[in-house]
Amino acid sequence: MTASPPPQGTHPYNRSMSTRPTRTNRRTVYDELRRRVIGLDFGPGAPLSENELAAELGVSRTPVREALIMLAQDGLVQVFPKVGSFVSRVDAQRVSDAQFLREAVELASLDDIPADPDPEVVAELRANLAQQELAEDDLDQFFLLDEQFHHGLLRLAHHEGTWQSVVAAKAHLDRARRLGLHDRSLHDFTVQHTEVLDALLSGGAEEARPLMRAHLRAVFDDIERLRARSPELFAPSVGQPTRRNIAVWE
Amino acid sequence: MTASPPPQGTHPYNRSMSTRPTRTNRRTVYDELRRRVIGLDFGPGAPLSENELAAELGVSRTPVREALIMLAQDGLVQVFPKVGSFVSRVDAQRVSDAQFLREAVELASLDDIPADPDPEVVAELRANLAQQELAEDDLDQFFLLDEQFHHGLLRLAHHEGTWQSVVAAKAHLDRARRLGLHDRSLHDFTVQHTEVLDALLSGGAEEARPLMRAHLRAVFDDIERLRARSPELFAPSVGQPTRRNIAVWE
DNA sequence: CAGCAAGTGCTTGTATACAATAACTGTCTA
DNA sequence: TAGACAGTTATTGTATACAAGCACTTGCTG
Repeated sequence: MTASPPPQGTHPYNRSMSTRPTRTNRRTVYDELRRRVIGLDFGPGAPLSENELAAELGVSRTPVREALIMLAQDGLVQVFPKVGSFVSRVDAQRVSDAQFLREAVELASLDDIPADPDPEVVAELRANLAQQELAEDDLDQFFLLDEQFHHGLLRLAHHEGTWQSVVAAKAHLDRARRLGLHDRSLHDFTVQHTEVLDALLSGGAEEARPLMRAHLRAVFDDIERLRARSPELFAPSVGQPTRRNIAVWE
Repeated sequence: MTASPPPQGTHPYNRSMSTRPTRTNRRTVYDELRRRVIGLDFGPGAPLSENELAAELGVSRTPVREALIMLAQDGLVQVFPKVGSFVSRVDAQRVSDAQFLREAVELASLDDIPADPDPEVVAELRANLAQQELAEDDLDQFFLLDEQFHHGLLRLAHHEGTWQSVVAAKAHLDRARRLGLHDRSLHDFTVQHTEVLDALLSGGAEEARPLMRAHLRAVFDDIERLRARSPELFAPSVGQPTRRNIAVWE
């Protein structure tokens, strides 16, 4: 009873796997809510009612609730039992940690990119950069291309499995960036991306590392500048029960 | 409707937070199942029936199901819709990526440990090492102390927020280690831990880094040796629909 | 008027019933 | 005997009903 035998015969692990769409409502709701949280359609601190979301999305509470549990594990939502669910505030410490993790992983991965990288992936990265230059006005499109670019670099290093952790950290960074990223041109980032790739292909990890570090730091500096300007958007690092009233919309 | 206003008055974020136990059944089940998966009470590939688990644990399907969803996000469980839920096999690529992420984060964190580290945490680490020497026969106890040790190092670097990602990666490593970690004495690891801490406190990150790298590599080498010896415990990196029959227990 | 207290409405947590579907099993047929 | 095929069983996905608890409201009371 406690020790169940492994599956016999055709195990799902051995079957198609590739041709398996299996789009459950839970997954659809998860993707949608995650998009709204990162895209600031749901601002930090906003309450998320399971009943309301279920009604709006045309499903029952179950898939909504399960999606919220997944988002809570991502750190994007906080669930207070018997009280309510809320979009996580932008925690300064969490943003810092996300930046730290991303920087550590992405810089280390540069060392594992072979001297003869997969030409197919390189071509994708080139095409991606070309698109970045065209999409510098569309923040959503730019973030999408940005994700694909950094994902591609990890694929070059054969560390695609770490992408999940990186993208989870990146979610918090992007949310913070989106709060006040209007005065800086996205073109700067595209230039930095191009410099990183060029240095990598010509000089290897040695030359690419300082450029990558500068790029990731530039992203982080943007967030720090925003925090200095609008500290109220960020949650206190270790919250004493402050109980000051939050500004009320409307 | 789409843009809910932020909470008014006393927001849960402003309340106790510290004195909030809130142990739901979901959390209890999650902790228990995670312990069993990592502790190999549920072997890789074992089927996990929601109904069976619910009956055994004395709860309904709901908390069990939600716990499985959380475990699936950790990569420890795979859920195939309308088919079944299974403990993830030990994927070689995933173990490699987990090792890579852990190494990148922990090595980078050494640089951020101040020259005058928190004496309280240092004392905890010393006490932890003393306990390690006493617990070298109890694998469960050793893994617990090992976690606390590496967690403490991250706390010294003020990057405690990354612990969640590290412990998620460590779960896959520990599971792999547990499969065949019997021929090597745990004492070696305790010695390595001590060397890392001593070097850190006397010579800083410069001296600690190579020792930490050696330690993490030693853990990884253990796993690689196991894979060479018992490849059937590992899932194929990119699964072609192999359909070979898995060895059947009992 | 201040303070307290019961009540009310909302929230999430849990249990359960039903639906959809994949996989196995037995039977029938050529 | 081999294979096709339909029925059976077990699985997860979803919807819904009920339970438990917190926070706010409202009325009472001193």
